[in-house]
Order: sequence, then C-alpha cells, then structure tokens
Amino acid sequence: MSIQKVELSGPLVEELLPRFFKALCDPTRIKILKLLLEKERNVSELISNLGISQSNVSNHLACLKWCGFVTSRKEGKHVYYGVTDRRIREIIELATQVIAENAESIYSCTRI
Amino acid sequence: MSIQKVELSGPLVEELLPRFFKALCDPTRIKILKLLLEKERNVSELISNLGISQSNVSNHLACLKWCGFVTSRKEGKHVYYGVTDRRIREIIELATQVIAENAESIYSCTRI
DNA sequence: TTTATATATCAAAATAGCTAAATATATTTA
DNA sequence: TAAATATATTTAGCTATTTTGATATATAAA
Repeated sequence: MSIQKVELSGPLVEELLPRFFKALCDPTRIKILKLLLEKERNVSELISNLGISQSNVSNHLACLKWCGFVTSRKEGKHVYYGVTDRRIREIIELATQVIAENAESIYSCTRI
Repeated sequence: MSIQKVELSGPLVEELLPRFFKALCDPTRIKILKLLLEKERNVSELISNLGISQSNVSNHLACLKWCGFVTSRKEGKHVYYGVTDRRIREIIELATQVIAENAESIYSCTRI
C-alpha cells in the first residue's frame, strides 16, 4: 500500500469533495456509520437497530460502500459491514468537536 | 479557550452531524470554503471567482456563517469572510486523502 | 441628499435526494 | 428441489435543497 500524493486543489477534488460529504449529510447514514464504528454488523442487525425498512438500509449501505466509507464481507446468508478506514472516524470526531462549540447555531440554522 | 468535553454519541450529535456535513455537501459551498481557506475575501471577490449570481453567493455564505464555518467582518462597503477554525481545514484535508484513494468509485457512484 | 455600489433576504421555480413497495437474487434448511 | 431467510435493486412519489429574480438595506461617492 503506497502513500498517495494528495492534490488539494483542482477540479477533480472540487467535484468529489461534495460527493464525499453527501454521504455524511444524511441522518440515517450517520446512524449507520456510528453503529459500524462500534463494531461490524450485518444488515439484519442494522435494520433492528435503526427501525427502518430493509430496502432503505440496503440503499444507504450501497451508497456508503460505493464511496469507500464501509467494506463488506459475506458470511453464509449474512453480509457484514464495517468501517475500515480510520480517517472516517477522525473526520466524524473533528466534526463533533466543532459541533460541540457551535451546537446552538447549527441547531437553529434554517438555511440547511 | 478551554478544552471542550466532546460527547461522541447521543441524540444531539446524531441530529447535528448530518446538518454539519450538509454545509459541506454542496459544490458551491466547497468552492467558497477552499477560496476562503486560501485567504480572507469579500463577497464581490467571491462572485467574480465563482462566476455565479450574487444572491447565490450571499445565500451560501449565510449558511456557512450560521453554522460556524466562516466568520465575517465589515470594512466600509465590503464584508470580508474567512475560515477561522483550523479543524475545518483538517476535515477537508482528511476527506481529500480518502477521496484520493477512492476517486474512481466516488466518481462513478450513482446513488448519491 | 441623491446616486451608485455592496451585500442580504425572500419567494417561487427547478432540481436533487430520500423512502418505501415491489421485485430480484442468493443462500440455507427442510 | 421447494420453501424460507437475507440482502440487493429498481422505480415512483414525496420532500428538501438550490438557484434565480425581485426587492431591501447599508455604505460611500458625487
């Protein structure tokens, strides 16, 4: 696994960054990520934890997997999902810190 | 400036995290943030850099300011905006690293 | 104080994303 | 192999967000 050269500017990154964060801006996907940051879980476990429809969970998982947030492995009838990239956790932790200091204004923001 | 105690779980964070990332999931807002990470700029400078309507820029700035991503100061007729919280840069840099390693899949994702 | 410039706000049209139901596929068990 | 279980995909309706145009406000210059 070689270290990638990261180009912080340029059209590619400007197009992909919003797509990346789009994966994080849905309440259901955040709940899924937090459950998967605790431990690996299969789809059924996620469904019962979240209390939402199976197709909804699968759709969100497909999105998270496609964009590299989670990985999956098949075990019999079940498919287990997990968060492998430690930077996902870091990003969520940093965001949580900023939120802690701006909670009221973020909560009251009607523009978003 | 005291260190905040960050509660990583709980309903508050689960509600506010998606709102926080919503601010980052729009292409125009990302472009604005990247311009402001370079240096402080006023609204007119942002308009000419982005090539979009004035009301659009102002709307996005209102959103970014409300949620604590940017700060503003008035100087005569102009209003200058800037990014003060270093963690905003860190979050975008971490995301850029992950993107660099998943560029193709993120680019091809039709679910988002 | 009138005019021009800079920025903000609001509402409506256009667009994008989420949810759920139906259906498809794959694996296990009977 | 048939039935049951687990997960994935597709589509359509619904909802939320973005953009734009019109209008408002505030400052500076004439």
